[in-house]
Amino acid sequence: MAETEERYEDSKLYRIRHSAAHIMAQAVLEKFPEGKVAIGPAIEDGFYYDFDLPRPLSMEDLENIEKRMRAIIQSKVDFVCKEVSAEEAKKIFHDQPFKLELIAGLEEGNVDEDGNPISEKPKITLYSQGGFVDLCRGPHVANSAEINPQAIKLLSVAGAYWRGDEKRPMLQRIYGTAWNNPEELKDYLWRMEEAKKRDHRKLGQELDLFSVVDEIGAGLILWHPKGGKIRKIIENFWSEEHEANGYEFVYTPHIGKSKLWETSGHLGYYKENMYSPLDIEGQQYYLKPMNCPFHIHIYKNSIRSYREFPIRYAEEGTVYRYERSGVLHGLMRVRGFTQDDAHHFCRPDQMPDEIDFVLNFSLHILRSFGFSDIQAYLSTKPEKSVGDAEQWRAAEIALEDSLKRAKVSYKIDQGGGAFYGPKIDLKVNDAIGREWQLTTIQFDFTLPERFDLTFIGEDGQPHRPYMVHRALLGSMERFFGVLIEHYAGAFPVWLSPVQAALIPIADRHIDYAKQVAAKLRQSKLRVMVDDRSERMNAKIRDAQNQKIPYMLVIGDKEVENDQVALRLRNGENIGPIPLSAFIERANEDIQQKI
RNA sequence: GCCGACGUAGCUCAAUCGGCAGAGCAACCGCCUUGUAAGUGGUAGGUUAUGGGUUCGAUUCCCAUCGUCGGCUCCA
Repeated sequence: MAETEERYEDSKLYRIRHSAAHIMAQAVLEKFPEGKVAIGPAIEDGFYYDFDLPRPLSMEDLENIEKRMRAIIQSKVDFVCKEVSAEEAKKIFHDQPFKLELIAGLEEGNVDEDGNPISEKPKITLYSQGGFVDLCRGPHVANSAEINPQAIKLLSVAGAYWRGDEKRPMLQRIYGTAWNNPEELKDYLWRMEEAKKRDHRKLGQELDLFSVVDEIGAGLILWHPKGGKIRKIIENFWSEEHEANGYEFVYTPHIGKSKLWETSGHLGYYKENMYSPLDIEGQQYYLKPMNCPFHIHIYKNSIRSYREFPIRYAEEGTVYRYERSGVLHGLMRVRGFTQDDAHHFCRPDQMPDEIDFVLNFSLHILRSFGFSDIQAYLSTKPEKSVGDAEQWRAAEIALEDSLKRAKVSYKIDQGGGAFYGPKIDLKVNDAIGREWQLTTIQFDFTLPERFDLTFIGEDGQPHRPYMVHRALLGSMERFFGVLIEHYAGAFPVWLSPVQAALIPIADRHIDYAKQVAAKLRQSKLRVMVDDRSERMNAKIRDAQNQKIPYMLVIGDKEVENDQVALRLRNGENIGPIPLSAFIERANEDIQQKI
């Protein structure tokens, strides 16, 4: 981000949105005088306001509120700021319990009016417009005339806990958006539409990639043949790259005895995410939520020498985690998924090199899948953690140095580490600018201790190895979801489940089409012959909707000249070319991963 | 899990006030033999998510369960 760029909080748009939130609160309170208001900030792309109201709001309510907002805006009301004492504020908000709680917080000087912790004791300021007064730090527009009434829109109403705490009351949150002018609003709504179009759940159905069905269970994914083909391609690429980079492949079971999870600490720290145990001959077995304990036991199975290091065990390990029903989301958040997991073991002094390696390897793989915009996050020691502070600091420095060497832009997530060690997360920006977390590289100070891992050093004495967990794509499910949305289903040729559709114009061209298909398959291309008794136009339409990269139309001319007429999925009609020319072109695209 | 909206054919969606459950696409059987985004006729397809209740009668009203969606929370 360029330093010269204006901070969002200082922008006019921020003031417009924040002011729109207040105007919305005014409109809502006019409709529900007994309603209680909570907080209403500007957020990315819009604003919201939380209310405690006597009944649930409907879409019609939203339309009415929006209409009233426009009227208020057009009445050109001033936004007036006034500083008051806590006592005055309490008097004004005597019937607004949420505001009173915020005032109490301000008095104590530890949270601002949005409930966020702050260091300096703030002044209490009020902003009023029309008849509506709100506890607010501002800033706002000076007059509602600065807001374009045709550039606001209320979007949705949803539940939200007071102060984000699930033990506190559930409020109704109205989301809205506001822009400088109607064109910007239109543009924003178009972007929303675009995001909807590339929703992986919708495309998963339309392209026949995967499904989730009631009868099997929520958050459990069925990979259909086309989705499976893509996964297989990803896995093959993944395997080759790992093999070429010193990883060894391991396979481990899906369940393990309770003792294992006690030793690993999962039953202590992670139990709420694990499924109930299975009883087998009086022993309790748990479905694995992680692969680490298994990889560790492979390490432990023999005495290790420092000469073996670094050891890199990789596995496409399928794990099961209990996720609350409300958080499940397509492929992005599921209950059973396959991590592209790996564990690295090495001497402490090898760790910087090992981090360099895994970071660069990760960046290389992500870029291979077309993600060029990558942002790293370094998460440091949280309050609750194991290992001494010095150890943490050293590891954090090692990670940060590695980020610098890799020349990847990074941010620090203070206190965001796991309890067992600091980590680097890699997030990618997709084609429409949304950020997705994929890679996680995590130090572990606890498992080598818990499992008493050792290696024999040069001095002939046992030492404790360092251990790093790493999931590169994250999980196959999530990664697939991100790929679908990134490419809007139009996968690059090397990943496309069907790379070319052969389209014979009339039945008499089918034989030739099948011969061509056989030749293409020999060249390792994935093709299908559309031999339905349909018009060519319908076949093109279907291939186009399936986002197949190449369409090869075959009619009398092509049969006669031993050619194929190439059409691309972007609509471009290349026309007749020799089959060899097409194979060359396809292989080149595959090579370039486009 | 919580708040709200939902759940009808493989898919996308209709069905007035509680009164015979319907269309397009897809599938199947034909006809057409096609030159760059939907040719055409027909056939079949349903325990209206599941279980209970109210009612002469329930897709419709009520309750529970499961699931989906938008959020919240969570995300070792």
